[in-house]
Order: sequence, then C-alpha cells, then structure tokens
Amino acid sequence: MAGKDKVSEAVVRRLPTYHRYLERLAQEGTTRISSQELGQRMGLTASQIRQDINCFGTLGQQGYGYNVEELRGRIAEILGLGRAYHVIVVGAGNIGRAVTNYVGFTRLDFAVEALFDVDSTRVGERVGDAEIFSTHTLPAYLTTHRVDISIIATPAEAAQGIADELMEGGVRALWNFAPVDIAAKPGCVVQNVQLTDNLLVLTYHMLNDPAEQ
Amino acid sequence: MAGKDKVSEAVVRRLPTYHRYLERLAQEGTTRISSQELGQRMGLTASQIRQDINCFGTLGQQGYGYNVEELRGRIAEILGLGRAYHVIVVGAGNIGRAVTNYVGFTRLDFAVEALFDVDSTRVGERVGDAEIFSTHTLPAYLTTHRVDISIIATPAEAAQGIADELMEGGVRALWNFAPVDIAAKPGCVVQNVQLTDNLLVLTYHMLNDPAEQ
DNA sequence: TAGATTGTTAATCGATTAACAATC
DNA sequence: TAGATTGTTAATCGATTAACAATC
Repeated sequence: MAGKDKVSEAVVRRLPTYHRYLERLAQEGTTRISSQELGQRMGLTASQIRQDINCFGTLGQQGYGYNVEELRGRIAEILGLGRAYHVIVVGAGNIGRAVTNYVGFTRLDFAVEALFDVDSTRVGERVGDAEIFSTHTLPAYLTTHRVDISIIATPAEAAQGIADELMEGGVRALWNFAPVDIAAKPGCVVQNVQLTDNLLVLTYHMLNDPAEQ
Repeated sequence: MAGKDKVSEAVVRRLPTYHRYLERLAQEGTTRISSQELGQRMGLTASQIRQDINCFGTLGQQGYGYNVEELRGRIAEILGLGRAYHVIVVGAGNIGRAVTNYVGFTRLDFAVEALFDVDSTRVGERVGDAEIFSTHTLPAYLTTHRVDISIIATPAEAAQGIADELMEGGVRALWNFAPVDIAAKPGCVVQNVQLTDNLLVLTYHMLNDPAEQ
C-alpha cells in the first residue's frame, strides 16, 4: 500500500546518496542489508530509511531486509540512470570545458555532443569529442537535434536569456552553473548549482562553529 | 533581543543566496529594500526573510526596511568573505585543475597556492600560478605552510585517507569533490559537493515531475 | 501624526523519529 | 516456531508562515 503521493524534495535529494552507498555495498559483495545497518553507514536513522524507500513501493522483506542489488537497480531506474541523454553545453569558457570533461569522466552515460560560445575565436575548437559552435547557431541546432539536458556555463548576465532560448527550443532540463538562479518554465526542470555558495557555507562553518564539538 | 542561539543549517545555506541578491541590488543602485520585496525576488516569504536575518541581530528598521549595503556587508562578514584564505588542492586531475581554475575565476579571494598529485608525471607542472607537488610531500608541506582550506579531488578510494592526513596536519576546512562522503574530525568542517548527485536530482525531476505545471 | 515595515510570538505545516503490529 | 526486520501509524521535532504589537 505504498504511496505514489508525491515524493518530497528532501527524499529526492537523498536518492543519489542511497544509490552511491548501495553501489558500494554491491561492489563489496554484500547482497542484503537492513535499514538499521544502511542507516549506520549513511548516518541516517533506520526509520528514515524505511520511510524513504517506502515512497517507491514495497522493496524490502520483513525479517530479511533489502536485497542490495534489487534496491540499487530500482533506485537507478527511478533516477534515470542507465539511459543515454543528449547533452549540450552553452558557454565554452573555463567552467563549460571543465564540466564537459567532468561529465565525460563519470561513469554516467551523459556525453556532451556540442558546445556553444559567443566568442568566435573559440568556435571550431574541440573539447573532448565535441565541437564548439557559435551561440548564434543554437536555435537552429535545437530544431535539428534532440537535446535532453543543457548545461549552462555562461556569465551571469547571459544565463537567463540562454535558458529561455533553450526552453523555447524544447530542452527539458537545465543544469545551471552561472551564478544566478534560473527560473524554469512549465515543462522544464532546472538545477542551479552555485558552487560559490557551497564554498561560503564551508567558510561560514569554519569561522562560526565553536570548536566543532 | 536577537538570538545568538544556534543558526540552523537551513538558514546558513540561504545566506550565500541573500548575499548574491543583495550584491545585485547594490549594483543596480538600490539602497533600501523591504523583506516583502526581497522575498518576491528570491522566491521566499517576507516572514522567512525577517526570521532569517534576525538570527544575526537587529539589521532592519521599522517603517523603512533594510539598508542593502549594510545588510550585504554584514552577511559578507558572517560568511567570511573578503578574508584571504590559504588554499591547496589534492588531486591534480581533471576535477582538481578545473576547480583550481574555477576558484581563481570567481571574485572570491581564494587563490590556490599548491596542488598535490600521486602521479609523478604531473609533478612540476603548473595550474595557473600554482605548482603541482608529489602527494608524498604533503605532510611536510603542512608543517611549513599554513593551509586554511583544502580541496579534495582525488579518486574516491583515496579521499578519506587524504582527508585524515589533512586534518592531522591542521587543515580546518575540506571542500570535497570525490564521490564519497568525507567524515569530519573535531575541529574540522567538511562540505561534500557530489556534483553527480545533483545531476541525478535533475534527471529525476525531468522523468518524474508530471508535466511540471 | 499616519503609514510602513520591522522584530517577535504564536500557529501551522512538513519532515523526522519512535513504536509496534504484520510477516517473512 | 522464534527471531528479525519490515511497513506503517502515531508522536515529536523543527522549520516555515501568519499575525500583530512595537516603532521608525
């Protein structure tokens, strides 16, 4: 009787972590795990783990626990792992290139197929297997190529405009590294990364946590 | 009568965002702002903004609102912006180099002073202004140089070991990009970045949010 | 002064934890 | 069967929102 209600964002953000720990367990050869033990490893309560997993149906078995590979596989499926995505990058500067390479290096099936940049001196260069095109050609590209995910790595000022172009062109997911919060349109999802914000959370704790227990 | 109680993590994570919006407002020449209007821009309730700001003392004025530059300055101070930090990077591969350049490109005063890598063919190379040293020399480096923040960009397997070395050596903050959760020791703070996890949250929403109203 | 807007207390909402009957 | 451990309901905790008196 598991709820298909609406999975809370808190749960969604923990899913990739579950996947990471389960993958590790599978690698170590562990075939079954209890919520208790998984909680210990992940630093969560057993109760929370059972609640989280129950959002997606009945995956455990009383008296036994969870089958590691089965649970991992199910979460992988929920997260959309194992599918191939068509990915482009807008902004082929420092960040755009780094993320392009980064994505290529992970074991994810997310290869960048093209980059776009306004700087004409960059046009024609290659980053990994992908070529850099002029940003002017982006709308045309979108009409002739399917793009699932676009990475935005432009300066802050250009980001929302580019995002609008991408969403108009049918891109359904934006992964934004520009230091502005991109507003999503209906039918499109956005993750704003804000690495700098994360670094400031680090310095905050370094300076303000009293000797850190 | 503002509380110095203990600022919740939810509030801390919003602080850099406040700073970003206030910086933008200051650039636009806005000198004062109400919680109402700031909330509108940031997508938060006015109530929440007042609650958040109140964690840090009385910064507004009834009938007026908040002075943009004053509030921005105070938050900058709380976050430790404007200080200079001694930063090193361990792992000079794809991610380590990218983050080194990235940090150099932000307007933050966070310059990487040295990188370390186990691959001896990389030793002696430069990334921006910083040289790559052998990871074997890391403990010695830590005894002769002050390091505030270390970025970890090693493979997953090496990350916790390196983190332990760094914490032993007196580094007080770790910014971890390896795909494992680093456990902090007392006196040290850690931010685990997990870019891949973030990408999977994106694909989750792309696949599971019903037409995304 | 009157109007605006904060600081702060109280009410609500949602997420986490605890408890336990169901069941493998 | 007895023991283990889930699925699920209830209790608790914390964060967000609402309300309003204080005050600029």
